[in-house]
Amino acid sequence: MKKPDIQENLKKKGLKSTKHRMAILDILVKKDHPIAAEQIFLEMQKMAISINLSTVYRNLEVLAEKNLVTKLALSGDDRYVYEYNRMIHRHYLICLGCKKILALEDCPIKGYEQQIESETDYQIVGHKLDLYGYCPSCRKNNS
Amino acid sequence: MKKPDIQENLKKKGLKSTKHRMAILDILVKKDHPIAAEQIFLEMQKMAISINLSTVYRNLEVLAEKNLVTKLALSGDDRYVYEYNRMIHRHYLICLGCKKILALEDCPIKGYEQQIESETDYQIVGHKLDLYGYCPSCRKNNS
DNA sequence: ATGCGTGCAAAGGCTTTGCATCGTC
DNA sequence: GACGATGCAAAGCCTTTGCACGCAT
Repeated sequence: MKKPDIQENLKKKGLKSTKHRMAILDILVKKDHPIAAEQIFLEMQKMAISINLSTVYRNLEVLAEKNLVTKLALSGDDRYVYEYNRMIHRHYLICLGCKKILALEDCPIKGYEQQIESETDYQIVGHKLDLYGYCPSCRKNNS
Repeated sequence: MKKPDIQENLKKKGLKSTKHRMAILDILVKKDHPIAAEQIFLEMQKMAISINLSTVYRNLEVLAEKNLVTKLALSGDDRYVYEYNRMIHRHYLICLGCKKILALEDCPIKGYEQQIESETDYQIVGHKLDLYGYCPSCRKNNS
C-alpha cells in the first residue's frame, strides 16, 4: 500500500497522520503475519525512527479501535500480536518449534457457525481458528 | 469425580496429594468451562481453604505439565484460563457480552488438518477453535 | 528423613496511564 | 490556537521466583 493510501485511510477514520502512525501501519501492511508491539518498535528503530514503546501501544490501540488493525491473542506466546486488517477472514498456522506464524486464507467452518447458532440460540459474530504444529525445518531438527 | 479417584490420578502422575492440590482439581472437575487462577483462589476461600495465589499458580503449572489440566489463552480476556483435561477435544463459544464460556464438543475440522498438512508440509499436532458471539440473554439486553 | 509443597514478599514481563510538551489540522 | 499525539516515568495487572518453613511419603 502506498503512503497516500495510508494517509487517506487514517483521514477517513478521523485520525491524524503522524509519521509514527504511518510507519506503524506501513510495517504492518508489509507483514503477512501478526507481530508483537515490541517487534514494531524494533523495526522502527532500524528505520531510524525514534519512538517510545508506549506510543507504539497507544497507536495500536487506536488503530485497533478504528478497525485498521487487529489485536490477537495467540497461544504459545504470552503477549498480544497485531496485524493489518485486510478485511479478510484468516486463520493461522503456528510452528511450535520456531514460533513462526503462517497465515491461512481458507476457512473450513462456514457452515459450522450456522449450525451452532441454531443449536445454542447464540448470535455468532465470528470465530478464531489456529493450527499448531511443526514447520518443515523444525521437523528436520527434531527428528 | 470422587476424592479417591483424584488421589489416584495424582499418584499415577507422581504428584503428592495435598489438600490444596485436591481442592483445585475438584473445583476444575466440577466446572464445565475454563476459569482463571483467581477464580479458583476465590472459590477456595469460599470453601474456607486458606491458600496463597502463588500456590494456585504453582499447582496449575504442575497439573498442566502432567496433562491433568489444560491452560488456555482465549481472546476477550487477557489472562489464562484453566480447565480439567477430560481428554476430549473441545471448542469454546464465548459470549462477548457477559464473557460466559460454553464448551462445544463437536469438531468441524477433522479433514482440514490433513489438507493443510499436505499443502504446507507442516506436521500439524493440534488446533484451537473458538467462536464468539452473544448469548440469548445478552442478545435481549442489547437489542 | 528427604524432597516436594507452601506462604510471603519481591521481581518480572507486557501493557497502560499521568502529566507536561510537541505537532498536526 | 485547539486538541490530539508523544516521551518519559511510574504504575498496574497477571504471573513467576527466591527463600525459609512445613508437610506428605
